[in-house]
Amino acid sequence: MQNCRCFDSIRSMESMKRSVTCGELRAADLEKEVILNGWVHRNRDHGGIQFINLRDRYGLTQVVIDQDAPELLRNAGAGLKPEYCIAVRGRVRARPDGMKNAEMLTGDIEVAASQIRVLSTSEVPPFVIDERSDAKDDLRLRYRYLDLRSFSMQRKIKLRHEVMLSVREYLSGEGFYEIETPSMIRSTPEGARDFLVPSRLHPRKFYALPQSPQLFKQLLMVSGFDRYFQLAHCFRDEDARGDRQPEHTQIDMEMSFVGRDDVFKVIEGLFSFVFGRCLNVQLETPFARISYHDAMNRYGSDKPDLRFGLELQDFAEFVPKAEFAVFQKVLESGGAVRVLKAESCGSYSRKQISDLEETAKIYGAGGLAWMKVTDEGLEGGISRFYEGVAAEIIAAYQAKPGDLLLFVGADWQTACTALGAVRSRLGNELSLIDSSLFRFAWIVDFPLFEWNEDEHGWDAAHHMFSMPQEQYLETMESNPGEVKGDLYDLVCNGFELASGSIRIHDPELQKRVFKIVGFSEEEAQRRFGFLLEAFRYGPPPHGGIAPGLDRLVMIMAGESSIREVIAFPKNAVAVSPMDGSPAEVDEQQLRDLGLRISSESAPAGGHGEGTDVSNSDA
RNA sequence: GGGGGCGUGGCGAAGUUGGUUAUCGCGCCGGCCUGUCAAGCCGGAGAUCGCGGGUUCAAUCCCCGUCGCUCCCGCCA
Repeated sequence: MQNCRCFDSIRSMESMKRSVTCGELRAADLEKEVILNGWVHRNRDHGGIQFINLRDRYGLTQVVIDQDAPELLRNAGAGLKPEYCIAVRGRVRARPDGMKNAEMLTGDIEVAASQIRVLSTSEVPPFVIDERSDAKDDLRLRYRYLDLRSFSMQRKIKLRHEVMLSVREYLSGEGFYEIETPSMIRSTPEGARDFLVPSRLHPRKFYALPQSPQLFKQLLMVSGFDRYFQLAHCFRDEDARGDRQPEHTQIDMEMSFVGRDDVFKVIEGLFSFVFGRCLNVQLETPFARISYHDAMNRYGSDKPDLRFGLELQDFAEFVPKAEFAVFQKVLESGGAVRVLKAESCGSYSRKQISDLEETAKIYGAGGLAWMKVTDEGLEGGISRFYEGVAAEIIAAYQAKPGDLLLFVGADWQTACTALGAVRSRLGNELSLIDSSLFRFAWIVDFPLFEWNEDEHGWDAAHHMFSMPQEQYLETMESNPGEVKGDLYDLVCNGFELASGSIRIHDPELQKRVFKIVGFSEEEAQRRFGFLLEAFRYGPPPHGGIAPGLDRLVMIMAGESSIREVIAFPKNAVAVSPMDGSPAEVDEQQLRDLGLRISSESAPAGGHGEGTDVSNSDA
């Protein structure tokens, strides 16, 4: 009966249900008769004695089959392969002196097997299920259910669960209701492209999957719910990027009768609670506040990594004092020259500097100018232009021999962004980052409008329901570029963790914003007349924010991709290698929907699937 | 939409300035082994070097195309 190769050994487990998990036995449990259920992690057969590490989500327990065990049992043990799902009955005993394993929580004990039942066998898995599995992401996603068996993935999924649970606990305690909003809504003109869902009942019509519950949560404020949150799935049909998924999860929130600081206080309380509960980390509150302008100016990013300094500084005052035409022209055309002092990088080779320049160029810089600080003054790069003011420059930036000065001259935005990228790279290269830190900050005072070069008009920088700051209300039309909004981002360690705003609840002000971004009254009525209508019935002042759950958990888990904290993510091109989505559908399904695939939209290089659908229905 | 990188047994990699048995580790199979815990030792199987075309006496290597994956820029409030 214990011959695992016999089919009839795979049977009901009714008499072999676990009495303990694989993570809980300790020295205090000696002599207990236990039943374990789990997967064969490793099977070490020493000829006479066999050791089987049995794994479940709680841990590992060493099962032993002794030399003098019945032959039937020894044979069964010998046949156990990795990932077989088995049940083991046995007695807990102490490991001999010197054989204890301090690395294992259950390392003081072992279970001497008296009965083994194979619950199911396993083919040889495509990769070893182990902490240090070196399988590539593509393969891990193809067999995600196996990847998820590893302790490292189980830890991250557990952390995600605990974060979600503590978010609910905290917000509920603060008077927030969790309210679900529809997953099938009208397509509304927000930033990204919508995923569309064709309606069979209403041919030619489509639902859209929400990019966020934005309009609905504002309606809930009109309804008087006052404090709302939801762990909401959000869908965006945008081009894939490594840090992006077509669907992601937000901790979506909205509050009535609040200003910006009220929102900040709730979030600071929430994050403190979540980090304390899930990581036992105490966050310092209130979080720092940095204006968008300062963030760009000092760190070259609107989501700066504040775990290290290396701040950007201005070089404009020295430009007129030297005959370096490149920088002079930049300033004449209204641009900026920014400088970064890379301490002790004076030994960088031309190759290393040229690599840094490549980084700067990716973000639009024409080049990366440099000078080395030596005992004699400034050397190399563009230093010959600045010989006359070398001492002044060294003093102004408190540069020391061995330092490297790096410069980008361009329009302000480009200069900051490009040098900011160099800053980030140096932060990593020079190991300036303490990865155990969580450095939060609010980024505030974002511009409300952005100039769209292509369409030659103003766009809403965030979305068009965000409130302009009061001091700009008079001049909003005459100078849209100057208007700061009641917008805010929460950043942590170089990631944008949340984004939100105080909303416009005054229909007249809303109309003015629509007009500035070239959104006609008719268009507004057509696309979200329901929201505008609602605002005719006493809307409360309100505002909100939406932390990204995936990124939050990613940062807490110390990972660098949100794929690592999503149970079943898509890959970098928005495909699921496991279930094969997206995929073609049956002809009949298309017919029911009144849809036909046009051959123009068939995949390039056509393998035929796309065109088949089209032809068969033509 | 644009640019870079990668594709070699089940997995991860090495390799060839183009030369005939394609290497290593892990895994797998068989054997040995009484205390291991990434067990050890011995033996073995397993690869049309992503696919198609081209150059060449000869292509895994060079060229072109293509597919797949991946990173970055744009885009994504």
